[in-house]
Amino acid sequence: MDIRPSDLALLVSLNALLEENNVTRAAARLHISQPALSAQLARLRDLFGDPLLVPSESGRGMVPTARALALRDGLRDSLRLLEAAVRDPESFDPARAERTFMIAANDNVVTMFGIELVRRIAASGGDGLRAGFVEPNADGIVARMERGELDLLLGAAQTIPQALKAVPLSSERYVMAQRSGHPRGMRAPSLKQFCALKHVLVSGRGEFHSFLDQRLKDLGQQRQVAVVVPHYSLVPTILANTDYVCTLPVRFLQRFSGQLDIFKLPFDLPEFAIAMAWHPRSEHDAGHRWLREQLKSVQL
DNA sequence: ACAAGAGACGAACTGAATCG
DNA sequence: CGATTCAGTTCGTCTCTTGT
Repeated sequence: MDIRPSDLALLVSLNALLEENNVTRAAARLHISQPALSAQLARLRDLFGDPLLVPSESGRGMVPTARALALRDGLRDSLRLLEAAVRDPESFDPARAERTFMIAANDNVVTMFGIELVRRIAASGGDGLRAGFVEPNADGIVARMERGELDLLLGAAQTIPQALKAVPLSSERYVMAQRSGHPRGMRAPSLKQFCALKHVLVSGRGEFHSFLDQRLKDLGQQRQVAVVVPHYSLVPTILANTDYVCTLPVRFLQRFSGQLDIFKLPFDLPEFAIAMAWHPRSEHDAGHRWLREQLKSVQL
């Protein structure tokens, strides 16, 4: 048999009939007249090819047929699921929700915000919430969000596509880092010294040029990028094993204060914001709002 | 190409009456 | 007493047309 959308109302009526075993009481419960429910019962009988409810021998109410009894529990459970699916879209309970949040972010940002998010998901008390982190490749990111494949982008504010909504999460200041015991000594570098050093650059695209190099070019200077790596987490190991230096957010480098020394840059570099961005389609989604609230409230 | 509005038609509702 | 039938009314859906 085929269930048309309009038959869903009939199934709600059948559920009430099977719970009441009485057309009059079921009609009152459904806020329709008894004749209207009687007509619905006739349509249900036609739909299922079964009387479903027959008058009881006592003359009091109706009794379900075997077919109706077989339908009863599954129908009730299915309608409860439907009700839960459409109930109060404003609320999101992380302890009960079944949802996977997909977030695009580099490993530094995952460390800054993602770890705390994972901690909160683990503490939510439920088993249905999951988080997935993927590379923040900006290509096609809006389309992936439109398709529902990606929930959130975390990254430098200036790299966020115009089509997305965004709010800043933190402000980052850049410093230079070198290994402890670096032969260069412990004095902050001059601009000339800075440019003479060999640099490690983090670039997910494998580019040997960043906004910092553009800034140096504006100053009539140039540095030597010797190594490009795709992840921040590789940088401390490379610095520890070479005399290379790296210019990264101070918040990241301070985590390695035991093995790295950090210095003020010999030129002005504007602070930049890490922002979270999402597609407008997710703006009013309760689960998405919960996700954004968690990230916004992370204390750095 | 898609969305919105108008008119026609049929399904489903109601109250009243009837049946078992 | 409770289910069903009947006649009139209301509501929803479908199709076509128009506008963006």
